[in-house]
Amino acid sequence: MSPVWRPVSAPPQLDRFCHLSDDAQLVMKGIYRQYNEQRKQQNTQEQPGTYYQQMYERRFGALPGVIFSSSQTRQTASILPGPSSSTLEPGDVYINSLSNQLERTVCGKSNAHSVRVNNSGPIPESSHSSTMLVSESSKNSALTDISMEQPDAALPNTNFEDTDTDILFQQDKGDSWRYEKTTFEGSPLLGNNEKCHSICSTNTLEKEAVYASDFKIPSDNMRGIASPGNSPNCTTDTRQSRQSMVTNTCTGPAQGKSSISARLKQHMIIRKDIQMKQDKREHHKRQSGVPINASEGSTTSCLDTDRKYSSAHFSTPYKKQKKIMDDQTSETHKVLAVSRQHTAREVTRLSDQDLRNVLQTLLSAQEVLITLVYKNGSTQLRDINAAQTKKKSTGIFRQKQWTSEVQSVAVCGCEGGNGPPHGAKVWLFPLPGQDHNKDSRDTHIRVFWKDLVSNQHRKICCDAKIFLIILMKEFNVHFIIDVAVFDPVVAAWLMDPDCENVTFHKSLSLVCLTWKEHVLSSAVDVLREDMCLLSELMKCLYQKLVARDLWVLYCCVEMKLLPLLAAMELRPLRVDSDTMLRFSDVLKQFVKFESSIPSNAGHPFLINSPAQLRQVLFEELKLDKKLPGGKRLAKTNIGHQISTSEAVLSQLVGTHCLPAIILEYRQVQKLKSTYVEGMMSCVREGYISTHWDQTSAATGRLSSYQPNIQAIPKTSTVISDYTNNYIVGKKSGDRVEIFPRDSFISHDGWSFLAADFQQIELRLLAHLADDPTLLKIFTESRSTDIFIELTSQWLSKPVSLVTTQEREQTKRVVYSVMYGAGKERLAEYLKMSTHDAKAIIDSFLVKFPAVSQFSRKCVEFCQRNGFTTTIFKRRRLIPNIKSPSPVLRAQAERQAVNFCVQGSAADLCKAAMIQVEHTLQSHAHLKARLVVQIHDELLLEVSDEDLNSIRSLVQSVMEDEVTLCGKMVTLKVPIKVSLSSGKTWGHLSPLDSGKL
DNA sequence: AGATTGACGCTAGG
DNA sequence: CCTAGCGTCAA
Repeated sequence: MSPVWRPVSAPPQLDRFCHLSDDAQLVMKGIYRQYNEQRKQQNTQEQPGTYYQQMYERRFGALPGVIFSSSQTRQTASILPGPSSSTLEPGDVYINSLSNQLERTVCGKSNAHSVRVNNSGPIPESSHSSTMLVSESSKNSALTDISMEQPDAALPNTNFEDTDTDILFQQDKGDSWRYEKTTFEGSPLLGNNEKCHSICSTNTLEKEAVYASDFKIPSDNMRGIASPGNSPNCTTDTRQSRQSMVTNTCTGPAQGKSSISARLKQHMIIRKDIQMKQDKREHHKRQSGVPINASEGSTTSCLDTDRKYSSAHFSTPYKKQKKIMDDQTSETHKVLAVSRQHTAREVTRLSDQDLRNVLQTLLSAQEVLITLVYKNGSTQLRDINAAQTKKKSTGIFRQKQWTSEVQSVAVCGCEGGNGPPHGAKVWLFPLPGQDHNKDSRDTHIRVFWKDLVSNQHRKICCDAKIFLIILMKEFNVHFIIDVAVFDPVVAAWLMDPDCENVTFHKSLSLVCLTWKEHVLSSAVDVLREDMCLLSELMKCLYQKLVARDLWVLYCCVEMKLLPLLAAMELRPLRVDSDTMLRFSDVLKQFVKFESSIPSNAGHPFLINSPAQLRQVLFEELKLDKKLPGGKRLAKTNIGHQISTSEAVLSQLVGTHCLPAIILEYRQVQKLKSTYVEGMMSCVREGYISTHWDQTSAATGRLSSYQPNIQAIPKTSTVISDYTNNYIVGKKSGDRVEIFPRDSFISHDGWSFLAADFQQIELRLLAHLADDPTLLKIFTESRSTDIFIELTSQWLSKPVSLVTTQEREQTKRVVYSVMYGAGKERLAEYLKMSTHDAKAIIDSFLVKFPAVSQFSRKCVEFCQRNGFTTTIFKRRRLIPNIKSPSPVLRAQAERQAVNFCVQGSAADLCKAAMIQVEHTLQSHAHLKARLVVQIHDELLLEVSDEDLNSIRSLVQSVMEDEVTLCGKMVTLKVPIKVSLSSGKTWGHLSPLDSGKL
């Protein structure tokens, strides 16, 4: 009956958890504040954690395995800090309520790990973050009985409201509680500051808390109790004490509840009173015709601040309230005003006739300026939070674009496009709500959007991808790939691809436009002013692009790609949750393995920490000294210490058992954290859709994130070394195969079709370098394997005598040379001495002299012009090419050469994407869609009956140089595409291109 | 006093 | 060479 403590699979991403943590947090905040009130009043010495747990479990019928503890401080009202160390053990999961990392497995993390490692004593002070311990012991455990056998005598049996969060708790049937969120001024997690009004049931809350992902946890989860002694801290004692703690909390009556209850009741009466008054006032406002915010129904927007601050009952503490007021008076206030003013110009408020006229005018406008207006009052052009969210890599930044709630689309049409649209009106198109399409006007608007994106007048929009997604998702508009949209952000990026995080603001400075710090009174004027700037900006960028010969690339590649990317984001991939669960289940047992590692080192240390590992390997075990031949090991780039990377560790394998273990550990750890748990956190209702970023890679490549679908292992990982027996329930010698790509499955009746450019970069190198030998191989070779051919040429051997090893070596050398890697890096890569590596490089360059000639030319060109170009004239500025520092200059030279090849390949792949999609759309009867691009590979999902025709179609398009490049360039090498298809992404069988 | 952040290291993909 | 993502650690 004892509950089993095992990790909940932990989706690390913040937004994936919002529904859970937000709710849980709200509730816990209320409970926390109650406790503080009580403590003040009664000076109680009760353990806060215990109290929290009682309250929580009374409310929610017990969330089994939740341990609460106290947070000593702060009005931030964290749920609680770490419990005493004895209650933590590896495999536990704690939810950190306020930090980004919402949930982390205790095992392997410094905080809790050190608990285990230290064997006793409290968690270091630094780790006392707000945490809520959750175990995986599922709902069926004995703990659920608690709520049954313990009817709540002390708590108010009626509804009550938390004074600070304004949550109204209502008792539902039985043990379930509903709570009503009436006002809420924002969660640091959500980053919103929206008042909301929704009713949640605690039943779902519990469910969500335990099943933290979309996956059901299988019922046979009772395995995995660590045997005593296996892990020092995981003794029966601690488990018992933990359980008793949980049980105890529900037997002892908490103190002072009646007073709270009375207070709450009283408060509720007051609140009702105020609510009534407020309603009256609202009603009055409405009748007297004063425009109020457009949003209606249960959702009240944060924009109507009057109500919030005028109401006497406002329950935020005074200090806090004042702070908010201060914030409001600054910039925020102004922008908020924008939105309110705009309500007058919302198209939905126009009469039918007026609406028709407006839409007609916009459709005939030569230039249409578009920007999104967010619910918090900011726009794409003037983001009030822009200063705060600069970082690209944090989830917050990216989510902001994605999840920040777009309230409406602002559109401004202007004639001719020469000069700012003086006196032009800005129209707001609010996003249709749930009930769209019912109104004939909504249909009107939809038709308008459809017409707008279909016509050839130019539409200018920052971050147009988001706009297009909104259009497809919210307005239900489907469009073809040819949208005459122009994105100044992409244009600015094209001018300088190294410039990261291009924004409207930055683009302005790029073309020396000034951003006026407005003191305009009317907020509409501000928006219109921004629109003028947008128009002006695009015009300037146009001139600059033309001057730099980038305009064709911009129009024909980047802007065509944009709608396609938007469409791809709305084509989620189906995932097989069973497969994923199986992987997850296997990897969860991996904890065991980890705990065995420290014993090999003689003392505990953090395996994930390269610093600690370095200390163990090189300072304590002195493995670098034991290496035969006294080889020097690679150093880290910045710290100039001995690296613990795979290359080094694999050299050390013979000297000690640890390196091998670490290597395997790293592999499995990566698999676990990134590809299984990370992936699971991206699953929404059985589907995964990634986000595509057009402007993040300086080479012109695409990148994908959340998840990074371009970096999913292409081969399966077999965990076969069971000598440590670290996977429970498997016998030694069992093989477990883990292959994340296998969990991507096609829809029923559909298959995946992968089209792979063969050695595209090498072919382009041949083209660029104009090397006769290389060209000859590519044009004349019938052989399927280019590298064998290449090796035979290089080593002057007949094809039949080339060994696989030699082929691999050639491949590596070729790519190393292409990437400009020096002899050191190649040596590391091939695991040989630098001397040998140098010899190899030299012999390669002798055989293919044009290659080195090409890189020399490339560098010279760059030195003359300060930039490099690709076949499509894409350019990258490389200022360091003239740097006095030889290190920097060498790096710049490598970058220059590499950009030529990699960027050209990226161009070609982008062109291929566009052409493939184009072809598919022109054959409307074929059921196929492009879903993923992995640099040189396109993955399509294709209906089974159309597979054969699409296969040949795709191949002919991708191999047709004229289609891809048009008049941009004439390639000297043929392009080869290999195709494969299958039902899962993991198992694609090659299709012979010869026959159909 | 604890969350946040930037720097660093490692490893998937190409 | 250039991505994303997971991790540690000190400020």
